[in-house]
Amino acid sequence: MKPFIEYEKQFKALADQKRLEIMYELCQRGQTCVCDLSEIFSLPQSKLSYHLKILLDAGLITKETQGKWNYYELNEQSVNHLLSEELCCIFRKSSNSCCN
Amino acid sequence: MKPFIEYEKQFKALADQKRLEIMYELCQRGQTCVCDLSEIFSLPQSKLSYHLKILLDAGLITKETQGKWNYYELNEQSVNHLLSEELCCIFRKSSNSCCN
DNA sequence: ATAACACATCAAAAAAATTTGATAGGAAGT
DNA sequence: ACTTCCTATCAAATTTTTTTGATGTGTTAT
Repeated sequence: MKPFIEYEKQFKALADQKRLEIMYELCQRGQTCVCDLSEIFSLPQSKLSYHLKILLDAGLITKETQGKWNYYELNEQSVNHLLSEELCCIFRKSSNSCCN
Repeated sequence: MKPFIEYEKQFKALADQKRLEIMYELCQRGQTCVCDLSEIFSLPQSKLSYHLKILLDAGLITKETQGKWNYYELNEQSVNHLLSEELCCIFRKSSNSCCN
């Protein structure tokens, strides 16, 4: 069993509307680079990087560098470990039964 | 679908080690009054009330007044709606399959 | 080599959450 | 009525988180 401090970190990462929207967007679009997200949300790049780092450090998303782009993606495993199936419509991929 | 702002509130409530411990304790003991929790955690009463209010406002726990005592209890429904079954060992009652 | 781009990181400022100690209200006991 | 107990709430101080704008690093293109 993970210690509470670890869950605290993950819930903290989810405890922000902007970050929830980022998670949602990543879930919808799959791999996405910072510049696209920056456009989608009209957020300054440094702000976006800040929020992405928090999600990354919590293990809720993953990062992959390709050339000069950094692509972020939902970490399905950790999201599914943490959140209910009822939340699948938001953050889980569509294979789940509750999303009809 | 609940708006993100509502989830933000719930995750914010869970985004604190002390409150996670309170949730855990409530799950273990069922209905518990503030004074017992205050002893268990060696927290000043006002601090405890503050944290309980946050959990209450997020709908994660419920409150029942009996005479001069206020009893708090886990709101199983909302917890189960939000969190995965894997977390059942922590915050969900033991009827779940993953807790063996 | 230089310039343009994508992004992370930094430090300072601003905003939000938490802690603390004090006060207040309602219930129970004398 | 008075006191004690249980708890909520308040305001001020502290701590943490977020925002902002600037700077730095690595990559690609010319």
